[in-house]
Amino acid sequence: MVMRLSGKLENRDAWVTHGVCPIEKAMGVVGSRNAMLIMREAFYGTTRFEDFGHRVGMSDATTASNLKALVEAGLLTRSSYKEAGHRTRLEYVLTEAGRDLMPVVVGLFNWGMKHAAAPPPLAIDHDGCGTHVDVRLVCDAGHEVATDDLELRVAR
Amino acid sequence: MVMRLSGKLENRDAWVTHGVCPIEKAMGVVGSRNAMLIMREAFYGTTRFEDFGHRVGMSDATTASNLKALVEAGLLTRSSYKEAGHRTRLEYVLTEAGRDLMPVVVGLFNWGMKHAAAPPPLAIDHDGCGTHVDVRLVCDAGHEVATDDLELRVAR
DNA sequence: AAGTTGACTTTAGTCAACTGAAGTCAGTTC
DNA sequence: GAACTGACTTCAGTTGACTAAAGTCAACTT
Repeated sequence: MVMRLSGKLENRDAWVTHGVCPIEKAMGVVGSRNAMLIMREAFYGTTRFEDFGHRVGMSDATTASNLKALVEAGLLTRSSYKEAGHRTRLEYVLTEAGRDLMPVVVGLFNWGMKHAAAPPPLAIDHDGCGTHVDVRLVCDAGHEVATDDLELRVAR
Repeated sequence: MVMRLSGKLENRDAWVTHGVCPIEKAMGVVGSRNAMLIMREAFYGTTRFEDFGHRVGMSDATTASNLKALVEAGLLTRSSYKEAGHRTRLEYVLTEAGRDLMPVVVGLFNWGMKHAAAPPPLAIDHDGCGTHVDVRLVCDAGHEVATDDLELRVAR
């Protein structure tokens, strides 16, 4: 059986579910500035401990603990690699779960660009055609969905 | 690999811009668990101080300071309204800037659903046709963009 | 006139995340 | 063999977000 809640909370109090909300789970993983910026760096292609640290602007200790948490949460993998003439190093690379967060990162990026007082001269484009990329809400039937036409469904 | 950097962005270290990144700006506003959950509630249609507090599960003091911060950041408006037989009350309603965050909230929701060990029986649907809503990366030319085809560009 | 309600503020304290600085340790270059 | 490098760990201290509990205050009900 399925209960429909229209956009305007008909029964919101019937399912106050502290701790089970998927948004809470996601924020537990990438809900701090540094964790999200590490994901940003991983999307940009950064792979090494040292680079994550200085590009995000955080201390060694914080870099270590954040990377560890993201590996444990399954967003990054940690593996060693070897370049000729160098000792073995570690690299941190996005997993599929990590790549699945890409729309969120792009969404935050575009939101920040749109609403910043002085946005930096950056943009995210489609590599194929060079036009600007945005995040859109699309349903399985292919409709573009407006904010007002979203509906939260509770299955029972 | 995941994202191509064009032009001078090929050297990522040439533009380490602590504090200017739009993602940092966005995380400064909704980068805590409670701030994001307040936005969730606002999307669900919650408008009153008391309801935000108990539905998110936070103390009065935290409710007050988070709502205040979100109003100051321009994501919510605070206004009074009057129902017959009741005193005037305050309501907190999403602004356009707040609604612009919707794709991020839906993205976090769906990410949490996909990657939770035991996802709750919830889903976000299109109110018009009842099918599941997801966030997609779409360029201005209308192409659906894969994670690997994103490019960060610096405007000159 | 007394009581209730909604939206707070204040106080006092906890806790997790962060910082800088220093130390560790194995492998690589000189 | 000595110095260097990358990826850490450890330590001591700070900051910011959060909590519970109590107090405030104006508007409304009884």
